[in-house]
Amino acid sequence: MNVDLEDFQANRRQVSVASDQSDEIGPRLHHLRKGRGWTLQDASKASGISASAFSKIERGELSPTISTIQRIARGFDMDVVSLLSDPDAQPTLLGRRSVTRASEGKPHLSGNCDNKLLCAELKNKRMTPIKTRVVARDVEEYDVWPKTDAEIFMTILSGTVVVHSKIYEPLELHEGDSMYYDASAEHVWTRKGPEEAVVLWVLTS
Amino acid sequence: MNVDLEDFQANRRQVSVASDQSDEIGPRLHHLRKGRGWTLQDASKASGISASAFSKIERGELSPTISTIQRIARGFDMDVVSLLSDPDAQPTLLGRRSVTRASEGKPHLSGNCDNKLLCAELKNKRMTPIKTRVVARDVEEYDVWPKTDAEIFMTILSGTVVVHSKIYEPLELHEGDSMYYDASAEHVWTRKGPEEAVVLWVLTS
DNA sequence: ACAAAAAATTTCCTATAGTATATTTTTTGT
DNA sequence: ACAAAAAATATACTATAGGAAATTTTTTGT
Repeated sequence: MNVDLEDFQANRRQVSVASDQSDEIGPRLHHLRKGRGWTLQDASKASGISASAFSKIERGELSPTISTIQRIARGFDMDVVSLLSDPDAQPTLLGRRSVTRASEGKPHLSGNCDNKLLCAELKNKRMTPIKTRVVARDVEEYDVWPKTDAEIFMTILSGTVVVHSKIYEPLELHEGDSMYYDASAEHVWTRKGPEEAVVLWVLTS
Repeated sequence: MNVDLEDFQANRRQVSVASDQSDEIGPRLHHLRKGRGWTLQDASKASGISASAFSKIERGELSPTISTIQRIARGFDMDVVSLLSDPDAQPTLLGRRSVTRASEGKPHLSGNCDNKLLCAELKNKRMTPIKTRVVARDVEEYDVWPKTDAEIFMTILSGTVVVHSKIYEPLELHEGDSMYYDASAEHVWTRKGPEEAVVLWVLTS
C-alpha cells in the first residue's frame, strides 16, 4: 500500500514534467506529430484532415471542431481525452463504533433547519455527521449567517439546495451532488423546488 | 420540413463519415444541463454560447469547435477533459470550495471496490469524502484488511452492506443507515442482496 | 553554394459553426 | 380547458473551419 502510493507519486512527477502545458491543443499536436517523426502530410493521411488545416490547427490559427479532433485522435491511434489531457492529473488516496438507523437520529432543531445528529452517542469524534431537512426558502429567513473555522462536506440526498455565501455566487445543488468548503465565511442554505430538500453533511470538530 | 430534415441528414452523413463517435457530447451536455436544472438560456448565459447553438449541439446537429467546448466547460465550471470524458466528469473549484456533481467523481479502483473521490481537486482537506460501490460479496475476496488511525463515517446510499471487523460481530446496514467507527481495527465491507450497494463515506485525514 | 525535393504555409474557395430573431412546443396558472 | 409565459427549435444570416492548389521556406545531395 505504501509502496504503491510512492510508486504512483514518483510516476506522476515524471509524467507531468514531460508533458508540458495545459489546454492548448496546437502545441500539443505539433509535439505529438514531431515526436513520431511525421510530416504534415503523414498526419493528413492518417487523420483525413488536410495538411493545411492541420498546420493551422497546430499554430492556433484555427479552432478545430470536435469531429475533427476525433478524426485526428483516430489518426494518432489515441482517444480524444488523452489527446486533450496532459497526462498528469489523477489524484491519489486510495481503511468503540456507532450506528444510526435510517429512521433514527437525535433531533436538534436550529433556526430554519430540522437537524438530526447521527451517531451522536459517540464522544470525542473528529467529525460530526448531521442529516438536515432544509426548510428555509429564502435567505431573508436567516437572522444570522453561521461562521466557524470548521470544514464542511455536504451531499444532497434529495431535492434542490442553494448554498449562499458572502464570498461566492449562490450555487444550486441537486440530488447526488456534493460540495466541500470551509465554513470560515458566512453561509446559509435554502431549498428550492417542490420536493423537500435533505442534506447529509459532515463537519470537522 | 421533411425535406429539410432529410437534406440535413444526407448532408451530415457525408460529413461525419469517419467521425461520428461512440462518444457523443450532445446527450452528455443535455444531461449535464438538465442535471443542474438549467434552461438553454441559463446555459447560454453561463457559457456565452447562444441558446440555439447549444440546442443544436445537444441534438448533434452541430459539431462544436474546441473553443466553443472550452467556453461551455467554463460555464459549467469544469475542465474540458472532464466534460468530454463523461461518466467521471470532474468539477468546479473556486478557492476553498469544491463541487462534485451527481454523475461525477474521480474514479479510483481499489481491490474489491469501485471508489469515486469526491471534491478531489481540493487539497489539504481535513476530511476525505468518497463514494464507493461495494463489489465483494464475501470476506474471502479481500487479501488484506485495511487498518489506519483514521476515523470513518459512512452512510448507505443504496443496497445492503455488511461491515466485518476483527473485534465486532458482522453488522448489516441498509439504505439510509449510518455508522461511525475508528479504523484502527481491521475491517472490510461486503455487499448482500440483489441490488448494488453504494456507500458514501468520509474519513479524517 | 546551388539546384532540386520535401515540408510548411498562404491563398482562395466551399461547407458548416454559431448568432439573432421568429416560430413552435411545452409548461404554468387560473 | 384555456390563455399566458417560458422553454425549445427552426430560419435566415454572418463568421469561420477545412480543402485543393499555389507559394514560400527548409532540407538534402552534390
